[in-house]
Amino acid sequence: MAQKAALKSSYHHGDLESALIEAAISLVRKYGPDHLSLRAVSAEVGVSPSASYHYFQDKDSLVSAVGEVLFEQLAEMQEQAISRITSTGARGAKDRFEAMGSAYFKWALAEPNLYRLIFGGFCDHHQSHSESKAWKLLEQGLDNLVREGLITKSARQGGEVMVWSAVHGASSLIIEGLMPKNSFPLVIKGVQRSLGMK
Amino acid sequence: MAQKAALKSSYHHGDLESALIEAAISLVRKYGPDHLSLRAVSAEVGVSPSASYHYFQDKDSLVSAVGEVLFEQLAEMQEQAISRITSTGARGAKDRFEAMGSAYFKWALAEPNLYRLIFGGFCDHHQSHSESKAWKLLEQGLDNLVREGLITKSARQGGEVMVWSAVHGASSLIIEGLMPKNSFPLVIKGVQRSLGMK
DNA sequence: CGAATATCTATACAGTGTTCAGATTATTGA
DNA sequence: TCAATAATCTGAACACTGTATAGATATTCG
Repeated sequence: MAQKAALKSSYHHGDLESALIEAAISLVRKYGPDHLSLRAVSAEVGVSPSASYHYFQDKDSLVSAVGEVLFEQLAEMQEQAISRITSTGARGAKDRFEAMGSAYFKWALAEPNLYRLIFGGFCDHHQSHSESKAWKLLEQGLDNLVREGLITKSARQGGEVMVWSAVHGASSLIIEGLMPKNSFPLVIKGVQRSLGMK
Repeated sequence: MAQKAALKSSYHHGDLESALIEAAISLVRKYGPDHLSLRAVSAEVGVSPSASYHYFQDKDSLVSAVGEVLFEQLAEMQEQAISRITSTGARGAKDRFEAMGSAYFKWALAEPNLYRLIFGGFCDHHQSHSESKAWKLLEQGLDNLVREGLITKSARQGGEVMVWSAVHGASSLIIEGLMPKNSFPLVIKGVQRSLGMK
């Protein structure tokens, strides 16, 4: 039960903070992280431009909040993709690992402007990398590969760094038109080779 | 001899187009690709804000021109780094290949804002990827590895995609604070393993 | 109920991208 | 050589931006 979501009592909004974030996401999706206007966000929510300053210090601060939300959403998308895999054992570990990468890539291609907001220097990720959900998913994905004997412990060393770099790099370059779209499978193969994966 | 660079005859500038690009680069370096103002660029050059519209359709068009110049500069930086390697044979091929990646990474860390401009969706790369200097450097770097017997022809297949993805991804993630700076060597090792490099 | 507080509006200001009419300089051709 | 033409840049204007401040309105709590 939405405890205070849609009060809409005209003057007081109810949950303006997240309404602003949601509106910002929708505008960034359409027009890109540059070309985002605080006034347009306020108008979308139906509130005065200065209202946002009760929740965010400035525009950049709102954008950073949006970035945090989106970064989390991306990881959740990966988590869902992983949970849809039904295979077990070694096959399961491999399928889940691939699903995690594919979900990342698909999300990036489907939402290039949101992806740019997260990774284009628009927001401060004041959370340490190892605390992020994305990183933890990667860790346990690699751990599963080791547990199932698909990669060795020594090949696993620093695997997070290699895997994320390759997948993020390919996504980014493809989004910007610097690499053909169909090159993603090649990157996956390369990652597997770099892990010595069976 | 600068044939028409510094005429500076007060009213007519001489080479306003590249002066605007140069000023834009300097401002982006300081304040980032967002937070770039056409008026500030004009002021830096000492010209009226509307003057730029004789050379660029709009602000985004100037930014795209800047992106092209910077993308080329990055590749030239790599070329210089490669040309400074003096070793020969297999050792030379390997050293040059590493130098190419290191130069890319170092430039990215030294100029994060310029790097963001190139790869953050601010400019259209209307040049096909395979025509870019960066891509050609990569091609011949990989060809050299094959020629010197350091990697096989089959491992070389699609190597450009894997290498660029990994190096760009690591650079980008490190710039945005999502990965520790010292993880770049790990990525290099991973790339070498993915190529089956000796 | 009334006072204190949280939330939002109205207004204002400097700065932005962009347009367009006109001023200034360079170039051309008779 | 010198007008006519073209290229280049300015000035003023427009709607829009982020942001600060003062005040209006609603909520909460004694």
